[in-house]
Amino acid sequence: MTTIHDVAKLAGVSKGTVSSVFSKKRPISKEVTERVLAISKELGYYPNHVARSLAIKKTMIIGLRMPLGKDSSMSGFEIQMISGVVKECSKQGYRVLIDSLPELDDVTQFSMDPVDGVILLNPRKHDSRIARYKQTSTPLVLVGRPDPVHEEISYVDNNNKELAYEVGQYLLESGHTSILFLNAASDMTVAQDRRSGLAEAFQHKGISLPPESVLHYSRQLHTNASDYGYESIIHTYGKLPYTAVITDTDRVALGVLRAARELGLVIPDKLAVIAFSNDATLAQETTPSLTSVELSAEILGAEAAKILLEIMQDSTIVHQRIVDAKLVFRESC
Amino acid sequence: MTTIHDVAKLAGVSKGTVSSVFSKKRPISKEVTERVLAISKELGYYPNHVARSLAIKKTMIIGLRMPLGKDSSMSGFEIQMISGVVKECSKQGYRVLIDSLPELDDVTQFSMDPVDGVILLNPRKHDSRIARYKQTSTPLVLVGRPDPVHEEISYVDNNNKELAYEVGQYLLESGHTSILFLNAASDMTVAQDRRSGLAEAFQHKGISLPPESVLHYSRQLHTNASDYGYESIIHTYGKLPYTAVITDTDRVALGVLRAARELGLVIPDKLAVIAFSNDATLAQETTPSLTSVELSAEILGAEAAKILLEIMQDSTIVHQRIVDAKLVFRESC
DNA sequence: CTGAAAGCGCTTACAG
DNA sequence: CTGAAAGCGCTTACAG
Repeated sequence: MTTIHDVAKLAGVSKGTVSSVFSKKRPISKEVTERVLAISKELGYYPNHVARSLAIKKTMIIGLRMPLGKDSSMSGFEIQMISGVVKECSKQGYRVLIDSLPELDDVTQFSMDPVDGVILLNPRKHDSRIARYKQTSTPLVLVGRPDPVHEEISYVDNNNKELAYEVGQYLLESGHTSILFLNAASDMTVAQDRRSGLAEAFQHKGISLPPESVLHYSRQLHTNASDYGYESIIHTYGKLPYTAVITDTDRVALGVLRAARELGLVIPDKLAVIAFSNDATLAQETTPSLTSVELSAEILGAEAAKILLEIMQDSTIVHQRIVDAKLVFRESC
Repeated sequence: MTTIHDVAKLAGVSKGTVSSVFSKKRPISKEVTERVLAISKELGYYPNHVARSLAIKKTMIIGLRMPLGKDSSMSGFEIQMISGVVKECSKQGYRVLIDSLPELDDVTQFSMDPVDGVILLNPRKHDSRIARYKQTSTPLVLVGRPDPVHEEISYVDNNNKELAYEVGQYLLESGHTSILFLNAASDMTVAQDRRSGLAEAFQHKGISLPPESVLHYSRQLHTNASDYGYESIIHTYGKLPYTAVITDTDRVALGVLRAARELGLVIPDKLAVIAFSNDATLAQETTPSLTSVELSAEILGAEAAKILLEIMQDSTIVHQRIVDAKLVFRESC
């Protein structure tokens, strides 16, 4: 590999001079610049990003931490998130390091990554990673509410509890008294938030939310989101008295629609469907089109990136931003 | 920031010893190991990945180069690709650096990235980046056919031409004589390949493919893939005599279905629809479900990653892999 | 099992 | 405008 040293020697100048030709941090005479550039081209020299990073303590890379488990897939939400993060970072000249390696318990394996800041997905309860980043004063933004919430931790999240409350209230007002909620995996804070929002809507009506009417997605049980929706309906219809279904994502709703077609259930007459949507276009393209809460993982990702880039400029900044999603009425209810 | 030096001093050992405790590359006595670990924890020391990379000339990161233009979005294909690449890399202990910064013409801005190899998307004709990577002997895999094809360049691609031929032949055999092809953007090699495959199918029948029956997606004209499909039908129906539509992606097909519903066109009786699908589940969830070519950007991404990781072990390896997609018949034709 | 020292390829204050 | 030298935080052959 050609290094700055090779170029300097051949051009008859110092390494500092070659460095300056590339970084433009101090003026170099036109004549020398041209000679250096010519020789660099001849030798195929390109500055080494790693060495440069070590010297200036900056990488212009931001890390996106989203552990993935040995053979599990990315969810639609995660994919959309990435899209939002990448788009925003790219706009500001940063690149994104996607770190989906599984969590290690061996502290010895943790290292200070080649990044100037990190976005952390799906924080868990008392997440030890948060403390670690704080300890090394790595700029940090969470996607999802930290638990417990801490004043000094920046994060972005949807107003999940309010949304679930709103959806529940709407259905209850419309005369539905039994509702099936196909919720996210039970260990996610978003699942807790939505459940409690829905429960509150019931409480407000003086009823309590029956435990059996809230199902949770599980990677063991369901092959994909759509099947989760399909099978849940097939298995429960007739056994549970619901007349409305709330689904965790629009993919889940697709499965519900499929099951409804098979069972001959007319939507929305026999079954109302409302989805928490994470896909900008999918909900309006189904037949019937879906009434849905328009979340946007992409916006969440872009917001997280914006905040992180701000924090990297001024480490005293803290933003806890709730991205409001809205309920959009379409044909399915 | 705490460094290896601080830990060494406080623990009363050499930097080499601390290094070995973390890297486990040479045995360190239990007593010393524990002391070093304790002090590391106390000081909040984590090894610096950048410094380590410089010393060992390895980063365990692979680069994904997919320029994005200042404010343009990622396509479904790109997003799926990322998913495949990330999944495979993560399986093998690598992380992924997504570099979507726009191409610079200033050579001075190019640098040897902190990666052990790179995957390059959408190679252009006579792509200068390919030469650059070869010159620095960076392991490289393309997604998409290089132009011109070079024996030493590894790449993965779908059998696009054959697929288009097959689709065209099927439709022609079924009695359709006029077909609308909603193709990808015109500067993509995939668009060229498919067009030529379709043209060949026509030729085989003794007809020639009318230029006006092939449309191209354009970011200026269409807000998204679905609208591309919708508007194309609305604008051309009745003016062009087609009885079948081939769409570039399933999102485009969604728009076609929407337009067909509006125009009261029964599918497949009045209009047959076949999609080049890049979404594993979407095509079977529409109403009617889509007959489609099951590409998979995700598989392409995963294959590219697999090949790259092989090349990184043995730089003499070259793989030019065509991932066969298959035509799956459903209700839309 | 452990240490001292050179080296990885850059940058940058200092001096001229 | 340019050079010599120290430094960024690690690793690793060599020696013991």
